[in-house]
Amino acid sequence: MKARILASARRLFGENGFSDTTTRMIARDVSIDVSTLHYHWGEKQDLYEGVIGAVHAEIMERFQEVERRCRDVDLARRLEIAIDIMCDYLFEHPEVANLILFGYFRKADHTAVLDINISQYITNIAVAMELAPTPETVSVRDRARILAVWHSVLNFIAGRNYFRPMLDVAPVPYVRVVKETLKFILVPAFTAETQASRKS
Amino acid sequence: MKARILASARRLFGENGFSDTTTRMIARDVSIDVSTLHYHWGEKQDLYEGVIGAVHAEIMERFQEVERRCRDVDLARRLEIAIDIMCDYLFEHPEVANLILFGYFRKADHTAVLDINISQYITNIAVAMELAPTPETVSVRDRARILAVWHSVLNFIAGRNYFRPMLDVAPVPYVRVVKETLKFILVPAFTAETQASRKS
DNA sequence: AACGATGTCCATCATATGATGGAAACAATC
DNA sequence: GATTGTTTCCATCATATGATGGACATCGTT
Repeated sequence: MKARILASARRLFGENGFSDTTTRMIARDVSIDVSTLHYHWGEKQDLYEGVIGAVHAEIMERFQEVERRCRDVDLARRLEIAIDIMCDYLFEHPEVANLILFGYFRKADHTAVLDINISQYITNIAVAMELAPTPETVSVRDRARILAVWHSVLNFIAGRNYFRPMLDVAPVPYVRVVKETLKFILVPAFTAETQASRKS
Repeated sequence: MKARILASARRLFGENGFSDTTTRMIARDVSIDVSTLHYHWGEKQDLYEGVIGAVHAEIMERFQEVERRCRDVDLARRLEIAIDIMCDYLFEHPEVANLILFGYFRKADHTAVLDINISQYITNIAVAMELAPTPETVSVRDRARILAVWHSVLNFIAGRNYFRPMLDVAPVPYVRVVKETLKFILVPAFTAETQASRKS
C-alpha cells in the first residue's frame, strides 16, 4: 500500500505540483482514506520527499547507463547516446521532468535532501562525456553548457502538451523532433570546439 | 492603487506561482485590505490575467526591438543581438521568466487569452532571424530549435538562485556566463547549417 | 453645507485542506 | 479461540483562503 501511495503521489505531484496536489486527491486516486495515507507516510512533505528520493535514484541509474555505453566512443557519439538515453527515459516517465522543474520553483530550503541535486547530475554528465577527467575538474563553462541542454530536455518533455500542438506534430514524431533538435544544437557546438583545440 | 496591486501581484505570482500566492499576501504587500484588492480586480484569476496580459505586451515590445536592430545584419550577429536583448530584459525582470514557466504547468485551458502565446514569440523570433520570410513559412525544425534556446534563457533566469551557486559565480558574471553559453550553443549550430546550404 | 461617487476597511461566511484520535477490521502468533 | 500488533476508515478539528456585504471615509461637484 505504501508503494501504491508513492506511485500515485509521484504521478499527481508531477501533474499538479506540490501545492495543487492535495492529500485527498492522492488518497482518492488509490481508493483509500486520507488518514491511511498519513498513517503510512506521515505528513504531506514527507511523502513528497519520498517521491523525490525515488526519482533521484532512478535518474542516477540512467546516468550510470550513459557512462557504461559511452566507453570507447567518440565525443559526438557520446553526446548522441546521452541524449537518446535521457530522452527515452524521460518520455517514458514524463512526470520526472515535471518534478524536477517544479523543484526549481519551490521556495524551500534548497540545501535539504529534498532537493534533487542537479549539480551532481550535471557533473556526472560532463565526466561521462569526458569533458573533464574527474568531477572536481569540470569547468564552469562546461557545466553551464550541459545545464543548458539539460534544461531543454526537461522543458521539451514537461511542456510536451504545450509544445507539441504548437509544432503541429503527432506524439511519436515529437520524440524524434526533440532528439534531433537537441543533437542539432549540442553536437556541433561541442565537437567544433574540441576539434579546434585539438588542431593546435 | 490598481496599478500598485498589479505590480505587487506580478512580483509575488512570479515568486510563488498562482496557488502559492494568496490574495492576502498581495494585499499585505501593498498595505491594503483584501477586500480593496477584490474591489479593484475582481477575483484572483482576473488579477492573474491582468499580470499575464501586461507581461505579454512587454515581451512583444522587446521582440519588436530585436527586429528593428536586426535589419541589415548577418545571421550570427542577429542571433547575438536577440540573445543580448532578451537576456538583458529578463535579468531586469526575472519574474517574467518565472511567470512564463509557471504557465507551462498550469492545468488551465491553454486556449484562453490567459496563456502567454509562446508560439507567437517563437515565430516572431524566427522571422526576425530571417530563418523564414513570413510567419506562415517557419518550419517545424526552426520552431523547435528556437524553442530550445528560448527554454534555456528562461530556465537560466528563472532558476538563477538555483544555478548560480552551483556554477559558483557572482551575480554579475552569471549574466555573462549565461549569454556566452547561449551564444556558444546557438550560433555555431545555425550558422553552420546556413553556410552549408549556401555553399550548394 | 449637501450629495453622490469612489475607495477603503472590518467582520463574516463557506469551503478546502492538512492532520489527528479512536473505533473497527484484519492478520499473525500462541 | 484469545491476544497482540497492524492496517483501515469515520468523524472531527483547526486553520487558511477566496470572497462578500455593509459601514465609514474621502473627495469633487453643486
